[in-house]
Amino acid sequence: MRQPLNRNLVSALSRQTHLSFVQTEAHNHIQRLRNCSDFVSAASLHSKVLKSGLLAHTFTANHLLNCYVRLRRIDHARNLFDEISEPNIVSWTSLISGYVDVGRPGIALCMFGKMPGCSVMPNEFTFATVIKACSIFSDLRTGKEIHARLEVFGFRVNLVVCSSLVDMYGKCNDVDGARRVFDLMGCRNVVSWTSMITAYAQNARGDEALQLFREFSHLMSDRPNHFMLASIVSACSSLGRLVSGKVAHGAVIRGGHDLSDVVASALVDMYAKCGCLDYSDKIFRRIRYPSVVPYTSMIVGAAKFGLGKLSLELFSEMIDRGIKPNDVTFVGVLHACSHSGLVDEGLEHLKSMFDKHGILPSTKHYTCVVDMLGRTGRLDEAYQLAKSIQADQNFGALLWGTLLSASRLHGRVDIAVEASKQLIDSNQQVAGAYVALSNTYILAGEWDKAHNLRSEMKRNQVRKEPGCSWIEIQDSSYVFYAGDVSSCAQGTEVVNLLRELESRMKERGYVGGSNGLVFVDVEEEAKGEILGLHSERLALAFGLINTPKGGTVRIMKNLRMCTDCHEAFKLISAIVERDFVVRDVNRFHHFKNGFCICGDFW
DNA sequence: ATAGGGTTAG
Repeated sequence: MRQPLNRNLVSALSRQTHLSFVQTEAHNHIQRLRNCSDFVSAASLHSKVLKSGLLAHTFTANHLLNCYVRLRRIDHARNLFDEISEPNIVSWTSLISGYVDVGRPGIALCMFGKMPGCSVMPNEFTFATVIKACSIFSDLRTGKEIHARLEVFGFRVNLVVCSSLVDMYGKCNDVDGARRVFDLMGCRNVVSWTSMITAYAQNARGDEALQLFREFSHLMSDRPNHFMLASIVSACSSLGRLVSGKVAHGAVIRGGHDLSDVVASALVDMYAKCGCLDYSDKIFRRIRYPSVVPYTSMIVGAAKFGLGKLSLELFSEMIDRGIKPNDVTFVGVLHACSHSGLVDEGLEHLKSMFDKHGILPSTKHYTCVVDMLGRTGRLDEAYQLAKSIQADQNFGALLWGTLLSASRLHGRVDIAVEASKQLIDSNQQVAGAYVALSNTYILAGEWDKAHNLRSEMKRNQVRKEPGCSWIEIQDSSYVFYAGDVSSCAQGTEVVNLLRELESRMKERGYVGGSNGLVFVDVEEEAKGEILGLHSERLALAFGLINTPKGGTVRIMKNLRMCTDCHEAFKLISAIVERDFVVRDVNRFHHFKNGFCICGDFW
């Protein structure tokens, strides 16, 4: 009677022992898989797991799967996934996320589509992953579909899912859609705030990005991290806001994020766009292993300062250090050649793009070259080049617009007419094309044609939006419309100041031209010199000027809209009379690590 | 238990 019981007990005990042995073995494998950081060990663990029969154990198999995903061996991950007899939601999500990580969001979405057929239900992890795939793809339609589905599943309140939704709408240029999700979130963290701030910053709504950052700083006790600060600095760049940029730089230093390469890259760009190339250089030189991004920022920054030679030096330095340039880098290099009149070097670089670096020049590169040829008067070559390019819709208008302004500059009515036709056909900047062509006719003394064109514009109800410029004073922007001095409260005073400034600058050697800008470094370490620069190359830069009271002032120009120095003077005058009577900027400044940064405004 | 979100240059 006792035998069977004993036998049962023994067999139960041995089952227990076996089970715990298996568990221990599985546990050991999992520990090793967790720490595994190279492919050879992963493969060896794979065979051990296979031999021990633990691959049938989905949990263990998932660990192995994630190991391959971490090592970016997506094909190995895929093969393993196909061998798992009962893949669960974690197996699916891991593989989908692996495809997203290696930049194949299409396959990720495709797999997601196959899930219902395999009776696996997506969860919040899966949704967060596939939404990221949509944002990489900029696929708003699919993104919205998935958004609708997850609402049905009840993941609308999940923090991570919502953050990735905010990001997805932002990356798809639907900023208001992003804001709607953000506003409905029940709880938010640094990531969700960063997603929303970035959505603004990347969609030319920098003011709102800064506003939201202020709200974050007031409402949340969390400190901004390097993700958020990189976005904020970038918002300041696109706004040309030096003071806000310095405030952000202060926050970067205080938070100990000045060693982050990404933040440093953003700062390099910000200082360059705000007219302080010295600071860009200082920050750039502190980056131990600069990637292609900060190099490109410096190259573009120097190019916009008219320092073409410096751009080209940076470019060859980068090549010498074995850093691979990309298409953006070449936009900067060609831009540098164009703005410094280095035509032969420019053509050489265009050729080397594909020959040496395997990058196929695109419309934007050819546009730089057309600009380069056009500026130096080689208009026939520029025209031939423009005609030979199969320009895509978006960049075609820029190409012909570039040729148009060059023909106008050199009085080539014939080419101006052709370029305008192309521009009008492209259905973009139509009003600008009409105005530019009419101005070309006027320049060439063909008044009748100019008049006819203006009548045609009226008949077709083509209206040119008035051009505007803006300046930043402290943390406020002031907008001025072209040719309208009265839009500024003290119009007459401004005009008087303008005249005074103009004559003072002439005394210092300024040569008036159609594209001049005042350009002065006003930082404490380089005080006082007003440089009268008259080259076209400054048309793409920002101006700085010392004021009678010794303060720091800077101007920013809307470069496409107004290109004459008159407009620049108008802005400077406005700053002089508005800012320095009222405020003392220097009060907020302090020095840290050799930088003059600002105190907290938010 | 294993899987998920945000950053820089044109």
